[in-house]
Amino acid sequence: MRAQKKSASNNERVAEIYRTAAQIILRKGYDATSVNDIANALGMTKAGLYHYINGKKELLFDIMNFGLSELAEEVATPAKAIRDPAARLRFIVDAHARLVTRGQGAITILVDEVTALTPAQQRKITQSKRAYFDFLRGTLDELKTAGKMQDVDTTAATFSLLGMINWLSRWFQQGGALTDEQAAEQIVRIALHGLLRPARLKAVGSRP
Amino acid sequence: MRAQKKSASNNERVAEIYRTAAQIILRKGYDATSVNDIANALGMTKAGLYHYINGKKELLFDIMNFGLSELAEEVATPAKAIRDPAARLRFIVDAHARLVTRGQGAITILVDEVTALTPAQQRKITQSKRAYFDFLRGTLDELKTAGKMQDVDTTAATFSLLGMINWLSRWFQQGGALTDEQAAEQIVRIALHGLLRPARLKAVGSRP
DNA sequence: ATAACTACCGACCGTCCGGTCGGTAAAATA
DNA sequence: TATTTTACCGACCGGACGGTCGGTAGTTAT
Repeated sequence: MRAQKKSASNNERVAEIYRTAAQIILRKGYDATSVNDIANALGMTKAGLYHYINGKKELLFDIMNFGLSELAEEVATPAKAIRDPAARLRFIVDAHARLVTRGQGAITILVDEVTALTPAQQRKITQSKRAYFDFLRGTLDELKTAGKMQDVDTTAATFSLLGMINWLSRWFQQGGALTDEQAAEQIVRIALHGLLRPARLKAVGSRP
Repeated sequence: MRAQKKSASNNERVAEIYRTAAQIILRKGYDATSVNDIANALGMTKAGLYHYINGKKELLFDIMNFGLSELAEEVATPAKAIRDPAARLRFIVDAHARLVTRGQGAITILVDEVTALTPAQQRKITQSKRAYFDFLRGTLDELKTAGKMQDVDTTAATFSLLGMINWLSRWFQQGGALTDEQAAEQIVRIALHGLLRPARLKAVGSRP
């Protein structure tokens, strides 16, 4: 037996399976989605689908990894090249938000359905998410040290940021009032500057 | 047969069942939670539990309604008595966030699991959520008209607000670094003032 | 004391789920 | 042309699920 036997066309089919499965699971939830649902959406039977996948859990795991790779490639890695923490933060929020709005698919799932995985799989996914979280919070810590941040807890702020961004997948819809870019821009503004205009300037930076 | 037959102690038991079920469903998700899981957590058998409930879906529906009642009573109704929209917004965010952190339970579920309901049930829940959403956005619209808001879309802002607040249920834990009140206060600050300190004041209120 | 009701339980049922297996038609390889 | 490999399918299996039913011990009402 030789390794790397699978052809290129096979890989394409697998990618299509991932994409289709991700969409369905995102819409209905992992537990409510049967392997049959996925197979039918692909114009296949369940037995046919099992030619490509090794089980329902592993499929979910693979999709999550795919999503986390996207996040690393399109958000975290380019962000690390940005020195100025304020510019970096803006980039992260914008790029991550776009990733959620554009690819209706993979990433957003991993947010909810981690518990469906085996402990070992869970560990790997959680570790990956944790690395991203720490990177984001690190950026906020830099800003705080530089005196450029409001007086808020950076951990709470990081979670809130992720909450806003991930929530996008629940309400944003293609072809709605806002385009991908506009939605992302709104998130950026709200996250960085808040909802209210800064009122009087009297007490800026001082607390009683 | 007479209506209102059920005794007070029965109602208490039902409330306990709702609370317990809500916690489990929140942790594991609706589909992944079996009726047996809930029964065992209550020290009962499944058949015993069915003495109190009329089905799994109806249980979920009841829990959601319970959560929405809480939201109306503790957040929306008192908020409506507040004239100043800025003060009202602050109250809403704070009270809603506390509701999420304190009652680990009911409300947060309805956020995710609406699709598990029958269409008729879905309609009722969605309508109730919609009313709350519109109320919140209305407050933001008032602020905007009064010139007190940043230049952001009020719909996107409302969703972002709800995203931050609902996300709390995923990361906040009792006995962690922040108390209920502190966590809620952090959310308020981030939502109202954003993460970054207002930089130079040169261009405040004017856009090119 | 007895009748009625409440709060449960053990056993069971039909259904659907994830997953397997033996096959097969078509394409690729030799 | 003969052989192997690929891409699937129909039929099936054990198990878990939501839900039902016929009880029964204990409490309450009369």
